[in-house]
Amino acid sequence: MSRPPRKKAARKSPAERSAEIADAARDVALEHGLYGVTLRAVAARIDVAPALVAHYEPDMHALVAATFGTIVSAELDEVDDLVAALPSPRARLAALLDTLLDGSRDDVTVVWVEAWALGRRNEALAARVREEMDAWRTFVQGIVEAGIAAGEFEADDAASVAWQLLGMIDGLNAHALVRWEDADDRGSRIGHAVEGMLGLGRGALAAR
Amino acid sequence: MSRPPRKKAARKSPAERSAEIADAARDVALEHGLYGVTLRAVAARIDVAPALVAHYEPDMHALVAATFGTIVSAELDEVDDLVAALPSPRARLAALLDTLLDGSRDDVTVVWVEAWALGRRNEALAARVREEMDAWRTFVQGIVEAGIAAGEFEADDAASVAWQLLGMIDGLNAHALVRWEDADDRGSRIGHAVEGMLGLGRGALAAR
DNA sequence: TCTATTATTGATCACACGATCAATAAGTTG
DNA sequence: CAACTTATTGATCGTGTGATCAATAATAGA
Repeated sequence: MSRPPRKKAARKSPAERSAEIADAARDVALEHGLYGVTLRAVAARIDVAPALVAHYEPDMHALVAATFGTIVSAELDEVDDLVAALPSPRARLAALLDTLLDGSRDDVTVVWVEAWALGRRNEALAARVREEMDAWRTFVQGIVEAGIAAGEFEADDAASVAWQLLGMIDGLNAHALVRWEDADDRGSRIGHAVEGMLGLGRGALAAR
Repeated sequence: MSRPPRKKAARKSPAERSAEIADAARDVALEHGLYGVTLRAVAARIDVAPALVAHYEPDMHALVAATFGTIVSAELDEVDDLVAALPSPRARLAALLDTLLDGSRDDVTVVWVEAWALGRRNEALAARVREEMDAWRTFVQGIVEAGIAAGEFEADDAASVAWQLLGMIDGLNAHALVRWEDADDRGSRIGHAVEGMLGLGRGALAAR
């Protein structure tokens, strides 16, 4: 299983190589989690000497933090695109829950869970985690506030509701990482909970 | 900061030493997380040669898994005791949410989060995590079923509701690990969500 | 074409991890 | 008191980690 011996990597511009390393780190993280993002693993993926990665990324903690940020902000952009076009806040919220709980992003969930754990030993990562969590909160809060303004939702603290929603989503996804058996019914019950949070009638959200 | 050189540990019975090691592993896990439960860290805590820990625990993966089980099942017992005496299912559920979301068990939350992450590389741990999650689900499900039977709650799948509740709780607690700033309002909004899940009127649960 | 810059490498360090094993010494049993 | 059992140890191995540095070779610029 040993790799064919590497000859010598083609010389590339710093910008290009740097981007290549960032991409490799992202791929490794999505495949093996943030714990898999090591000097040697990243180097191996682009067939380059470990020292080269160290040359471009003198601090692995920083690379891990940046990789987390890349993955998670891409996820947010993607979900934003998916949801922005929908007509009503209620439809946007329903679609948000749908896509985040359908199991299609379990690789990103691993990154989240490992970031919460790793953040305790990697301050740069912890800061980035807070930053990205806040971006998500802002995004969800926007939907909630639009719903309140449109008279669809009833709540007095949109930020708190946003945190609550994200907590529920992340918790359910984290659980699903371990108990795959019935991980698919993640989204089955959350509807009623959300209805309760937003003063909706029973089933009002499930109309998707 | 180096420890005074250890002379020689008193000879103890296998049962006693074994228990001492298990206790040390538990303490280390609660202080530094499951990732801190290493051969050397456990040995250092009871001032013993690392090889002795290895003698009693030939497989560190197993010790980590067992330590997780010890901590988490103790938590469940504790919460059970705290809640069992209460008169109504609604009161029991309210107290359950209260105690699990008041931040007094953040050290256990770290253990949970790290277990979800570590479980992907430690099969014994993953099995134990599933086991303990199921014990918690059974416990919460019991409260929910009692509430349904008593006519206090309205839900058609108590198991699903239990998973949902646990997911919410774990997610909110995991978030609080990182954003300490306003981690104290964890429990502020969950009430309405739970009311929605259980068909309660607005504020019906908050009467605690 | 010659020279200066620098992307890339192999070698190596220090550290932490789990694991193994022969040697030692404390306790137990006859 | 002697012989045996075994709890405990120090030493050591193999692996994986991040990091450093002098040497090399490819490119860019004069």
